Amino acid sequence: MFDLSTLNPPQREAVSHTEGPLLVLAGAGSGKTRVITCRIGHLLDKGVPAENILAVTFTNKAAGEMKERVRELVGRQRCKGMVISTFHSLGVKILRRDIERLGFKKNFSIYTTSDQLGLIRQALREANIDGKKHDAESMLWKISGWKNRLLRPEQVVPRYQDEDELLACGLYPRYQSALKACNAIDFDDIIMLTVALLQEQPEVLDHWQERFRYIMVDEYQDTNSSQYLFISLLARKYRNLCVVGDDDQSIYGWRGADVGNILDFEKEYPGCRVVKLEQNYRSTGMILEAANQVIRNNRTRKEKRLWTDAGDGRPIDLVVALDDEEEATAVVERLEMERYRHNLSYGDFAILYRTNSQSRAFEEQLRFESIPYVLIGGMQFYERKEVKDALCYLKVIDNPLDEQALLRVVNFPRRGIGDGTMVKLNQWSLANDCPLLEAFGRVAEIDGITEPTREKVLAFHRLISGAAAEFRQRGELAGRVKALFDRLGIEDELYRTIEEPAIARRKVENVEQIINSMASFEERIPGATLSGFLEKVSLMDEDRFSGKDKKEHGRDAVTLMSLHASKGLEFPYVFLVGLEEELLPHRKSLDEGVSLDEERRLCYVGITRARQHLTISRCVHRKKYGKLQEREPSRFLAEIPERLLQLHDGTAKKTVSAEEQEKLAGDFFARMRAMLE
DNA sequence: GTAGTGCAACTTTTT
DNA sequence: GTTGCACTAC
Repeated sequence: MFDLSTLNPPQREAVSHTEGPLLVLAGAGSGKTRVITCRIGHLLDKGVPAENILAVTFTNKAAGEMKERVRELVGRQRCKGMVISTFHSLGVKILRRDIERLGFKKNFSIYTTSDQLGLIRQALREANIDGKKHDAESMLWKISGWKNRLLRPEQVVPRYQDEDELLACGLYPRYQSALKACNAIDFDDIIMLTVALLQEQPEVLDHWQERFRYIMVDEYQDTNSSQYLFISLLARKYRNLCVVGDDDQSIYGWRGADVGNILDFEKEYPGCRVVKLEQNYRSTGMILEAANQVIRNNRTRKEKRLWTDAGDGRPIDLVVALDDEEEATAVVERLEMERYRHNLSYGDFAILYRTNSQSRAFEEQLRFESIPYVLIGGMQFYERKEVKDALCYLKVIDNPLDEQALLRVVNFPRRGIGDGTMVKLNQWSLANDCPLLEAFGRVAEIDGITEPTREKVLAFHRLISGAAAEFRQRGELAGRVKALFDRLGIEDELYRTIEEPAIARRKVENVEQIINSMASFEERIPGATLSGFLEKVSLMDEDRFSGKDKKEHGRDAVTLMSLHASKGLEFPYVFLVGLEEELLPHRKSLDEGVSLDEERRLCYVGITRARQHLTISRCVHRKKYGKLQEREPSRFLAEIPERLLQLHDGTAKKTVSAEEQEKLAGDFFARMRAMLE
């Protein structure tokens, strides 16, 4: 049985109010996740079946964290059937069951940004529009914005003075039909189509309403209008909806998130219970004070003040470094020093930054010092060319209509099907309204292709359809994929085309890594399918916490991630780096002048991740596009009262003689000793 | 059809 | 400093 007495009064109220709508306004570190996990425990104790419980988060990381905490609380057995996932994973789950009602096949692909760009560029070419002036990315951005507001192509009313918008409006229907032809949907469609399905198909809606009778949404301040409607639909029948959020932590305005959703919750659900959590259990007094002082500069917000009865703690360390490399060196040094001093493990530390590109300097430094680290987000692995190419074979096999994947794979490894042939195949497939891959099989009907090329085209077609047939048979995946890759000669091709053997070796290892992660996927999920694996990859859901506990799973390592990714998490020791104008706040927000408050909230999120100690750093110079630039300290830095800060000016190192510097640089421990004094 | 060279643009943030 | 692309020469 679950013990409510360990909670404070408002937390207890939130946990025990299980029937009817509930709004929890929870400041940073006020035990928000705890409330949700305890609420789940309480629901189970009350006899609610696990499969009636749904908890939705924004990031995979947050979902994984929550799964783990629920599991710790109630045990794995009682979690069976419960759904804790991101909006997108939930959407895909719903779509996999019934998407045929919307005219897609069940084995639809999920298109990521690069696939989307490919389609847009193709549409631009087909419409004979010069791709330079109107770049595909801004088109995509506009279309994505419309989708987030649930506007279908025919519903869009463009602003007529905006040339780009007019063009994007013309492109939108073409883009949608191209997706459909590929039996593919993009990230925005996941939500948009799910909403359409729930709205248009009463039986489908009813099925999921019955399934999820108790719904919880974390970080509700970050929902955009499509996500908002998605949840509203699911909750409409039983109205057991609990949303948790904090307007000060709204950091997805750029993706169409609307803080209004949380502020208007009371209007939407009259008579709903509202609970405020203002006591902070996470951070020390000094950290909390700094956070309060920064966030109070935002004008439009619900006034609240977090408090703690924990002690003041240590002041915040402010490190000023000469450049980005020195920043990384200084941060890693201080990290090691804190670790020795307080007998901590690497897992107690996180390095947080505004842009993913900042991670690099820190990675290099950590690797140099042989300190284990995990990099969250950035998607580096699956973005690599060789990984993508190999994966695209699997995609084509899984969904033969997936043209973007087909295009990538046609001539890798080289098989003599070049641009000329592809143009002919493509034209023929358009003219005859037949899928591109089918055109390969019917190459005999197409004019203007020479006999040897025809043979190659047919061979490719046989290869793909043969593999597709093979993989339609259920059964073990990893071994068959390995055999397929061998047959394709992917490794040989890599060794042949890349001069540097070390690089080739690395790439081959990356391809092998796909097979490894597939094997462990199969191990975890009985009856795993190729679609299931590709889905996880597309949703970037690495399923970190499925089965094994933290100790077994992750080694003890420093966490590196963006501020956005860090939301909802906490660490004993936090390094918040790059506190400079044009970085945090980011240049983009300064230019556009609208979202400065959001940048400040981002800074607030960063500060409030820290439990025991916070270190902030900035540089005087920073390399940008390979050029050294001067940097101003962030305005947010000036908002933190000086009494909370302890300055460590690394630029003073300049005065140390070159010889001495050399000596110190050579001896890491000497530097550490110097610092400890 | 392929391979090599040069240029441009790029860096918010997530699914 | 990198990566993707467009163009040109085999």
